[in-house]
Amino acid sequence: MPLILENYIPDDNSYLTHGKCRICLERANSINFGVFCCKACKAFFMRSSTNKYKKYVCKFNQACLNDPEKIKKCKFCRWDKCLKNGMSINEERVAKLKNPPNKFTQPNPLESNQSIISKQTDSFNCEHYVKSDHTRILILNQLKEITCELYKENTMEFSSPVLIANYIANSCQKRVYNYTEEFNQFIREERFKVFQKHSNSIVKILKDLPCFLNISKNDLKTMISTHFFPTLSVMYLKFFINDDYYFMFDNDVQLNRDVFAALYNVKARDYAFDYLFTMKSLNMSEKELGLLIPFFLCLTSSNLENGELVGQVFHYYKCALFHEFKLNKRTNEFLNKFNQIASFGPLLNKMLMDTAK
Amino acid sequence: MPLILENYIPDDNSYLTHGKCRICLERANSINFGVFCCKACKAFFMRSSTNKYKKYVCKFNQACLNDPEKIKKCKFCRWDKCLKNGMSINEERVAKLKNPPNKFTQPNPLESNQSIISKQTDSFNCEHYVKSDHTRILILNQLKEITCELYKENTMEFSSPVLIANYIANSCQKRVYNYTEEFNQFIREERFKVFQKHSNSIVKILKDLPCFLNISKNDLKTMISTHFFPTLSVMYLKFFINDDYYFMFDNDVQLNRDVFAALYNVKARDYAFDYLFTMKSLNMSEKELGLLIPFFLCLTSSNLENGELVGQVFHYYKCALFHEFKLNKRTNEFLNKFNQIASFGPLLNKMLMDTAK
DNA sequence: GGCATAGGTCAAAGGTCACTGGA
DNA sequence: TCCAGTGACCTTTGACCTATGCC
Repeated sequence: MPLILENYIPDDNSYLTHGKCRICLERANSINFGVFCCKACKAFFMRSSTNKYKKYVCKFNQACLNDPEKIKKCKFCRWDKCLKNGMSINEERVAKLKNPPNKFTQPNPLESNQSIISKQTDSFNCEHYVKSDHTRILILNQLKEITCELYKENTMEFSSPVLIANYIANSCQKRVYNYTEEFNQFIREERFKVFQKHSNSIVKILKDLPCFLNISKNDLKTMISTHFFPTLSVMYLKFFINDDYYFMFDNDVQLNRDVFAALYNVKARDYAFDYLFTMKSLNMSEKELGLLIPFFLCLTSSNLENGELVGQVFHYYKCALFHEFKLNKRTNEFLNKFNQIASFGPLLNKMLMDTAK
Repeated sequence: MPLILENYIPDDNSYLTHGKCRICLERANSINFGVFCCKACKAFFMRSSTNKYKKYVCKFNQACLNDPEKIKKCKFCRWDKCLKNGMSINEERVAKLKNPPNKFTQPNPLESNQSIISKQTDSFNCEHYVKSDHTRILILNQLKEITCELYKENTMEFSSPVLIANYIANSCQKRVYNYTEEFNQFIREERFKVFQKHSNSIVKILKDLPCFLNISKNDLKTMISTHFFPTLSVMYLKFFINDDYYFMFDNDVQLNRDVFAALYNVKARDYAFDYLFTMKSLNMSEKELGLLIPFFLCLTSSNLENGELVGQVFHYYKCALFHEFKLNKRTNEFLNKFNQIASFGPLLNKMLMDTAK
């Protein structure tokens, strides 16, 4: 029974945006003075920039800065937050989000043997263009920060389950189950719940991620389906410990190698666990993991209504991700492994869909 | 002797406003928290909205609500009336009255054959934009209510004359007069009185109608002159019964077909009576009739100092009128007839001015 | 020439304070 | 006499508009 993942993707009516305003956390309008923010904060920054800001005083010892309730009430802290987020009126006209410099269409690992990254043209050389433009760095940094925040926000609830997973992993007690019809039914239902939860998380993340505004609902569904397992792996990676999986369906049932095989089959399980093992071995930071979500999602899916648009978004998040790789001094070996899992992700996804019981 | 209608328009010094405050009936200042109201009521509502209102108590069993004398004395009822009129502090920033969505200049039936309504772009489709914005609906409903109240107020005095008119109409006694020089003089003087009365009514209505604040006095005079007969027809429409006119100059003299012809000429009379007949046959509600007053007045006149402003006001009242048409499920046949009289109104006005004796 | 961002405009939101009227 | 409440006046806000300049 191949899984139809679309069933798990909520038909959410609220449309996707430029994300939250970096200043006041309301809906962002576009990039203004180099920062994702709303019209109101843009207007405030413009008004203030003509020396007006010099008169601003905070009555609360600059405590409003981190209080979303107060940030718009206190001009001093609002101005301060604008500056801290990198807003600047003296810059040249800043980067736009559309139209990456070279016509770019993302490689399609389902249809060709093309590598996701080609070291000469893409990976570290991505930086050649990033470096040339200071304002683009600013944008990339924002993409990174926003994405990381969202990743943390949406995996926060795992912090205590992960602790338990670690505890079980260290106790070295292997759990063996009796695969009765009833048990199989139970683990399938639990899997269903996880899928629902994950698709909800992805939609929630996309709602606040910049650049996804203009991608049609249908394309988003396709993208989420095509890269469902890879993104799920990223979100749940911390449960993969010592070459086994310690996600608990409930207090007793652990989604370990055997249970996974029962849900799919042995061969698919092995591929999936290899995939997880490789991803885990890359030892990525939370920033890198967060960026993997939009990166994976924008890897071409077949049958997109507007593939070029998705390709552009892919370009931006790829730049952000590779910029981060560069900062973290990732080696060629790392990049090769990364290339493997990026290429294999959609294939694995298809395999798991087809073999799911 | 062509009539110079401007002579009948009083040179009233009091300027035109946003109308009456919906709460205390004093002069409204602007739209505040979604409602046409005065500064005082705006300030009261703002002060109260921070939980203060919870302490308000009415000593008179909430009887102050409908008493303009008491409404400002009783905080409970004042707050209550604010809420009942739709004031809200939690709304998004509400609709402004200026700047209709599409650059809009009203058609000029005097200078072109352009239709007042074009079914595709204007009429019912006007609703497409109204529908999209909840706060605009609120404003439109207020425009409708205010206009209807003013229409009723200013035609109230006709209630007993209309009863008499109906009585005469049903008695089927045709009145024939002897057109002596003395009689002709009499009916002209009576007409003069009616014109004065009507121009007074129009000025009184405009004083309380929202949106007419910024239109210059000269433009208002031009607008009133250009659409004097059409607006007069709307105000006196109830005297048109069974294809004749039953307005009584005094107890004896009825402004019937013959008298009308004596005041102008037979051809002009026929056009005027056709116009009245068509208008009557539309069987419009008082709300629709009331909205016709500002709608007609804002149809372009020539030589306006600020035609664009008048165009914007026209846009708002057109939206209100057509929203009402939509609610009343008006047919295409209705709209075609309506289009006829709207287009013909200014021409008829000119004809009657020129042929008046 | 299409389109995203910069910058201008102004009606409405919200703050301030001398005054007022009831306790 | 006092003080919460009032409303005239003022500043700030932000929605909408046009202009600009990069692809």
